[in-house]
Amino acid sequence: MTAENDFLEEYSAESFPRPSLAVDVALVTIINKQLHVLMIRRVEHPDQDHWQLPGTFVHLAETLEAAAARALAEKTVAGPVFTEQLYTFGRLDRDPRTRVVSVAYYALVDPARIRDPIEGQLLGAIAVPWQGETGGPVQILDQSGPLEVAFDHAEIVGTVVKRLRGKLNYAPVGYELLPRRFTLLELQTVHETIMGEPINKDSFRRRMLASGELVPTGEKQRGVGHRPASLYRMAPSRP
Amino acid sequence: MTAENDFLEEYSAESFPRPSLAVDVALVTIINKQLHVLMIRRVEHPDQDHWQLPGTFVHLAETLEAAAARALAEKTVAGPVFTEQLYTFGRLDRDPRTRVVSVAYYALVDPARIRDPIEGQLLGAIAVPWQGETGGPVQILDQSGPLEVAFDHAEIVGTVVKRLRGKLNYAPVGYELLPRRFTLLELQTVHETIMGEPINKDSFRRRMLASGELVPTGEKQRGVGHRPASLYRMAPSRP
DNA sequence: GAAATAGTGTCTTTAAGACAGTATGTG
DNA sequence: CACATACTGTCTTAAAGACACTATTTC
Repeated sequence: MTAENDFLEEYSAESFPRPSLAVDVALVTIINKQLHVLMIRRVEHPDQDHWQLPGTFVHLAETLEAAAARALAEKTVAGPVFTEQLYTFGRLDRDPRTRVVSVAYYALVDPARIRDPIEGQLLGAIAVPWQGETGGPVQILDQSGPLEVAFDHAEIVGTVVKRLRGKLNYAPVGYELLPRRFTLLELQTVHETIMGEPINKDSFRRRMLASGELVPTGEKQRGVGHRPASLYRMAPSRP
Repeated sequence: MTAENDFLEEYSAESFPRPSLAVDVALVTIINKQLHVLMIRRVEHPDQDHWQLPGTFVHLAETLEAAAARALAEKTVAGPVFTEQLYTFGRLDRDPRTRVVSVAYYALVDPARIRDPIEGQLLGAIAVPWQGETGGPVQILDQSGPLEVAFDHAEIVGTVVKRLRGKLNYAPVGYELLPRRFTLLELQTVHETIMGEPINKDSFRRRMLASGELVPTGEKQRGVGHRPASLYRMAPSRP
């Protein structure tokens, strides 16, 4: 393509047929040491009664982040949520009706802040059929077994798991899934849940305390039936 | 937003005003132990005579990857290029003419495969004004100093550097910037150039050889004025 | 043989894993 | 006092860094 073509295309872009742009958001939390994700039942064709991630089209005067927040709004969470862009999915046939390119986001939240899902929503357990950071689609289960997942959303959730596992190796991701104050064992459990494998406790404690990311609050657990653990919070100013 | 609203919006989406969707591609290589990126001079307003990344609008029946390949086609490289999605940029005012959301890609290529840039193109040196994986925009320099960079493209290139530095910690990224067969020292130089700091040679050799990613070809350098180093290539089947 | 980088062997330092032993809550 | 988990200290193991020394090519 020459600069001339670029020029022509740029100025007439408004009139060319072009892809629609959407956002989909995977709201992830941990329940019973298992990753869960918020799914919504589709009431219309295609994929009627299958389950999808909350999503919406991006409006003309709206940032991607604002669209993602709007997709989550009124859904299930109270208050602000850690949200980060994941990946943009653009397969030609990912939506059979029309060409839709979707910018996927993931959001992490303490399960205590999630309201009970209403009719047509549920928190499905994420079953990861691969090890490490291999990647690929995942299964999403409710009490009765695997859900039928609409569009490419099982692949999107798989990409979330892959991303979370990658980030844990160099960034303190897990605390967004915990209350503001937490114990080292709670944080370790979050890491183990994301990684899908046990972690050496001694080494984990040393690494976390040496990282400088954790600030002791001076408080301790109460009423736990054993020696209470110290409560920590994340260091506020991280680059 | 309720499911009902989703439904209405979905089916009438074609008629609502919505963002344009583009791709921009940062073609990165290494020249004289410095990261370089292909830039193109804008011939039109806005930002006339500033420099931008090659980019194009996404056509209706075209994947994002195909659009990225099209943006690079006929530009400067011979043959296929390693290309990967980077991030999607959606600031409202990133293009002053109209709302354009851009899916950015980066491409890595051996400098020997780049033809000399024609008029209106150049390979600018990337000057990174931050350490480690801090992130942020970078400067792009030609012989006479910093270029004026159009739109948010300095931020896009900064994101490429940040991504490359992150990937080096767990993936063998650098070999795409080298010929098919290369020495350990050449690979180390690539890593040092990306990270922006020197690497311990002994440890680097041990890590690379222990990783199992490198396959000795049995060949050696020739005519180098010193003891010739063994040539390696990357292991073919990596997950 | 001089120059230059490749490659080997070994010692030191640091982080991870293993594990014993002590500490401090609840019941 | 029994139990359960928190925490501390020390030993072992593995990886990274430092460095001395030998190897192989061109000129």
